[in-house]
Amino acid sequence: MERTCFGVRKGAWTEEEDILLRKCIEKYGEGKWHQVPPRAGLNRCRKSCRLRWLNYLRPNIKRGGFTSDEADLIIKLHKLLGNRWSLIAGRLPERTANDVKNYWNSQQLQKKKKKAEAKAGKGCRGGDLESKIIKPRPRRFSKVTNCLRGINTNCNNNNIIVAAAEDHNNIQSAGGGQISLPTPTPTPWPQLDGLIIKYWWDDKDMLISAKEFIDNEMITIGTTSLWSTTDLMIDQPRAGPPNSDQQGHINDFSIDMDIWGS
DNA sequence: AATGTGCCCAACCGCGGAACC
DNA sequence: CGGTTCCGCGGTTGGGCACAT
Repeated sequence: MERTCFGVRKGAWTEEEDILLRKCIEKYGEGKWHQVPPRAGLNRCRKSCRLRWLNYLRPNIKRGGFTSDEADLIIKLHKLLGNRWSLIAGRLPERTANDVKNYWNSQQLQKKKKKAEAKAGKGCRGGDLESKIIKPRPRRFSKVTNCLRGINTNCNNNNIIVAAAEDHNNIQSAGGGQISLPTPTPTPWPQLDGLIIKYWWDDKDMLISAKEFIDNEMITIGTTSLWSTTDLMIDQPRAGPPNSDQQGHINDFSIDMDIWGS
């Protein structure tokens, strides 16, 4: 299974390699992955080293099967975040994105099989249009984002919010600020290549489940939150136009989702 | 015991974005 | 400001193990 490409080893890691990598990370810390192979004396590319550390060698990685609680959380988070495995894994202590992804894929495979079997049993109806949910994609913030720099902002945990509710006009930040969501698209949903396009904010079930999820499990305003400020945040009204109004309502928000569907 | 099948999971690959020059 | 490098992510692949035949 061992392979080499231009002198760089590929394939399964040996115990000796693990030891070298672990020692290197312990000595120099995580990051600067391009420096890791020479420092550790490993004949591996930086990507391979990084992956090995993140998915296997890193301390406090929980191995073995997922509990039902974890599985539930994954399902809920996936409904909200889509295939953002790193974000999902961030909410599951001691689990890696790769683990979550593998778990999800295997579950989906099993579901598909069961569905196919059920369909084969009942007989295929055929001709149904497949629904395609367009889910938001998280957006990363650069270091120049005001909220991260602390310039003209009051960003703190009290301002954390999730923009999801049944009523588009009834969304408020924890600080009382008003938030505007995209105007609901008119029904019937548009079609593209025979697929019905559903926007996530049009999907009442999704919004309700998102709201329940937020109400019941996800958000703790003020103290510890499963959401971090870098994942989800509201920029407080900035000094002056164009994004603030007289009442201090929030009408410009940064959120870790590109809800406008890029 | 040998072979086939399915599943799990570690690892690779390609891409996009941020950082740097 | 454009090009290059680096990092991190999601999708995919394939080896290996367990179980069935």
